Amino acid sequence: MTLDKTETTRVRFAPSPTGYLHLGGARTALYNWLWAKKTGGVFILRIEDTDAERSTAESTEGILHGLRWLGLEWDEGPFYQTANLPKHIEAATKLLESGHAYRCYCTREELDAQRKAAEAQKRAFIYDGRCRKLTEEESPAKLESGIPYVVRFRTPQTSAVAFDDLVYGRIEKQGHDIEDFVIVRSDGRPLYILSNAVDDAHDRITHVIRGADGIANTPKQVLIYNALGITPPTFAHMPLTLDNKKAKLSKRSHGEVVTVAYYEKRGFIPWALCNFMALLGWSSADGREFFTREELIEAFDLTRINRANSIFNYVPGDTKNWTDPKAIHFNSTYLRTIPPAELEPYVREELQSAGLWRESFEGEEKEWFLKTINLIRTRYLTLTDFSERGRCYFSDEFSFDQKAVAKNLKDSNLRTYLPELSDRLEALPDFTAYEIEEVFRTYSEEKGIKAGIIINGSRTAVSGTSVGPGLFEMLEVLGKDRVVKRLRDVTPLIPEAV
RNA sequence: GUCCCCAUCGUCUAGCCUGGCCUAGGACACCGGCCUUUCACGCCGGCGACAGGGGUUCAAAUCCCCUUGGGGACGCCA
Repeated sequence: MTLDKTETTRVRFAPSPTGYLHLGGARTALYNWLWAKKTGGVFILRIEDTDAERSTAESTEGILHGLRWLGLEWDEGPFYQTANLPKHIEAATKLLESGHAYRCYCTREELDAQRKAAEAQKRAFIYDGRCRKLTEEESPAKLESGIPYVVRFRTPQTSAVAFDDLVYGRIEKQGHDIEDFVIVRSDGRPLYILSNAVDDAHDRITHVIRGADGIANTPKQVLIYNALGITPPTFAHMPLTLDNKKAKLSKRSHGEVVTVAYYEKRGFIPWALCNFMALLGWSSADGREFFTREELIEAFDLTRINRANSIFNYVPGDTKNWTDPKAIHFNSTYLRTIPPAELEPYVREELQSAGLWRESFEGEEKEWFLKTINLIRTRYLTLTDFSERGRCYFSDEFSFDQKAVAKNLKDSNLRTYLPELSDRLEALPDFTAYEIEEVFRTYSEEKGIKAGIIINGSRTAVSGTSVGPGLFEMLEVLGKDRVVKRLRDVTPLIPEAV
């Protein structure tokens, strides 16, 4: 099989369904997707489920869900690697027949002992290839006797293998540094190293874009391609993302903060996460950081991928920066800058799950709804803020922050001011920010008090907090009825004069 | 231990290939200030890095070597 230069680009994301979709995997998927889109190619999803012991259907579901949530739709698949088993076996047989592979009868026990011995001597363990030396009589005899065997690749010892990586450049490895690796287990099931290469060839993959931990496998796979008479794909390894202690990211040691599902749960806009991940190991030529999908596809380039590993700056226990602060920055920026119409579906979903959604927000109150989310979003970080910090806009059942009450409602005169303001506001023909401000300014002048007293008091009375949008716009959005009621109902929280 | 890879502010990075425009630029975070009824936003300013040592050169963040540090791989896992 030769690679026609005019053939369209074909890339794949090939996760093993043995856990959740994590940030590292998602970023790999994103880079593949970007490259496919950029080149007008095809993005394939392949589930590498050959590890029967650890693969689960739940995991597959989670991966598919995560990719869809991120908006990284695949063009072909999902293909399941186990479905290609016959092809993998066929390839192994071919390698055996052509002499590129041989049967090895060494037992696990023997190999474990050798490995231990090597370790004890602080020596690298490389299988010594003793079975490749089996004589022509010995081998068939062993085969006859039914002794279990694995199939090993016969690595050329005297030559080197090299490949030109799109990000790391030329990587060369000496044959004698590569052991005769196993390609088929003793139970006849082929191993990843073989299956993966065979599938990539079968799917006509042109570019293998994967984590740098795959570099060590690449020379072995190149050997397999060559032995099978297949032109290897082009490789592009991307640097790994480590934690702030420079350890590999894993669900086990970092918990759900490294899973894509967690960002969905915590109120991320999917594209904000994609945009953040894209910048972990890649930068645009012009230094820009915010991109729409189309812009990122346009700007993306495999050759601008960085070679150094990057660190996911997550500090356990930090409640404000519960994930990398830059990721939060991306999310909050998107939250307050995308067109309200684009934001609306996300907010709707958030309010629905919080039980705050009303159908009228999409009907007669639509205009009000968009105006409201547009007003409050500038200080929100995630979508969950709409249902938590924004609760007072969508429900009359909101709680009072004790600090805010103590600070803004401590003046006992407010027991008089607030109801009086309420009366004046109720009499307003047009409940607009401008008219409302007039009421407040006039009132403070009449009483000879600082406007801040009634402004801050009112803020806490209607929202329960000491922070939020400009008061007058806020009251306008809240509407006359609610404002009038809340200003009166808050009286019990204000201390009586002594 | 062996092999492979990497090394610029706390973090993400630009610059490195094709040495001089780099008293090293941007972003996040942090700290000041302005704006202001609060909190944000916004704007202005500050803090802050070429791992170390040798070369090569008129000139090195950029090229070469060594050291150190870090990561990855070393499975009948993927």
